[in-house]
Amino acid sequence: MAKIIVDENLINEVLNSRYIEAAFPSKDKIKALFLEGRRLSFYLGVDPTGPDIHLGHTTNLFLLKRIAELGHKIIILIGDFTARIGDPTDKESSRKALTEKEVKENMKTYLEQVQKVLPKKMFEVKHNSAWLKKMSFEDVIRLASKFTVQQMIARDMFQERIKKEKPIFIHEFLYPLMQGYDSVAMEVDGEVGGNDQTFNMLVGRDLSKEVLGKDKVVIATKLLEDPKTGKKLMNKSEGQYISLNDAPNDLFGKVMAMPDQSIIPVLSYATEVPDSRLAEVRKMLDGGENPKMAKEETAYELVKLYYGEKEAQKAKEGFGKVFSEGKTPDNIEEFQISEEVAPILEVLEGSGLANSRSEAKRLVDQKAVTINGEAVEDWGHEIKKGDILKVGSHRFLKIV
RNA sequence: GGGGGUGUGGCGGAGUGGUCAAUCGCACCUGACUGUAAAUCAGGCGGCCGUGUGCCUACGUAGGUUCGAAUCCUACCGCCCCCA
Repeated sequence: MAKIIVDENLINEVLNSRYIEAAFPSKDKIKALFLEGRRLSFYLGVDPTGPDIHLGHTTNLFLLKRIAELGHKIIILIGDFTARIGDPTDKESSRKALTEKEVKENMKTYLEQVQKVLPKKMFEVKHNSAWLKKMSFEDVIRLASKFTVQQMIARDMFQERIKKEKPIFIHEFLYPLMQGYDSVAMEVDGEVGGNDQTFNMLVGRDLSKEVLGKDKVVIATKLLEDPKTGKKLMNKSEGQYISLNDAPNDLFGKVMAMPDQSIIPVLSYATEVPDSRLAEVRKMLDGGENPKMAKEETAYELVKLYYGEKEAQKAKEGFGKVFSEGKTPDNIEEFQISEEVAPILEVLEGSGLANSRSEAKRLVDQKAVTINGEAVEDWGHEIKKGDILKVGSHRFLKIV
């Protein structure tokens, strides 16, 4: 078993890391806990509501990694039960509940993705269905009796909904209770989660105190937000996010496509570049340097982190080729046609580049479709094997 | 239980008998511009047909009135507010 590190400097380093937004009850109290020299357990809950872990999740993973390096135990809790209910956090309308099957499918790739940041031996996995599924109605009532409706509706987003006369369902009140009960069931010493989870995490803290007499600590991490608009950069329910599963080129491209001002948050909270380097980049941007280079560095870092240096280099070169020089990338997706030639509209629709025939026609009309660099002028155009099809600025398809 | 509202495209939100595939905003797509962007400007944004005063499907669900319904009526379903 790993040795518990009680070196005050190292502990301070973890607690003062840039990933942390807030700590409860306080950083000092948490520090004291670390200094006790006991092997503590910290957990991160992830709800498998989609197939991907995105950049917003990794802030937590980076922090957990550091806690693990101090010798403590990390639990990744898969919210296979809670995912089926739907967390109301930050939503103006309630999230759709998932079926058991959907949850299972989403779970599959989750751990693989977690391991890209947190080495396998550093954490163990639990599923909250293990205890939540077994609870009786009586158990649930008892749990519910520990909190008041006022406590629940005090949350911002519930207030929003009340103001807008939008429904709040009872099961949405139950969500924080379930999540809170996870802390009790696992008897953990601490929880790490995004700042938007603070309320839920604190419910767990109250429950731990009441049921176990244990003072569970909570560390809330920074969220990836656009500093200008305050909007979340990763939005799973809207399908806009950068996944750890994105291919190197996509990963690189998606970072490059982000608004300039959001690059510092991403570099800060979604990578492990040293603070000193971060400060340098910040300074350069303030000095009026082209943000493109900061973006490139960020994109490069991310690809390097998940696919290694070689892929990062390749992605960078590919990007430069396609966008700066307007050339065709090296490895593009292929689309098979059965004859030697095929109508362009069929290929567009069949490959998914267009969602319908009408959309395909529109794209042609808008001069968005190019074959080997030549704009397609009419709907009846045929494409042959070996041709390179391009739609918009960056979607390519090789016909085979 | 009673009363009053409300249900529209991915979201927000207009429209209260024809001119509505449905104003507008967001999101999204395309083009121009550029440093990859963002911002800005222009266009698009249900489906189908080489395209027209075109056809089909759609304004919670099911019926009805009407030459004609997102709009009126009836029932049902959901949600919100007030009273009890």
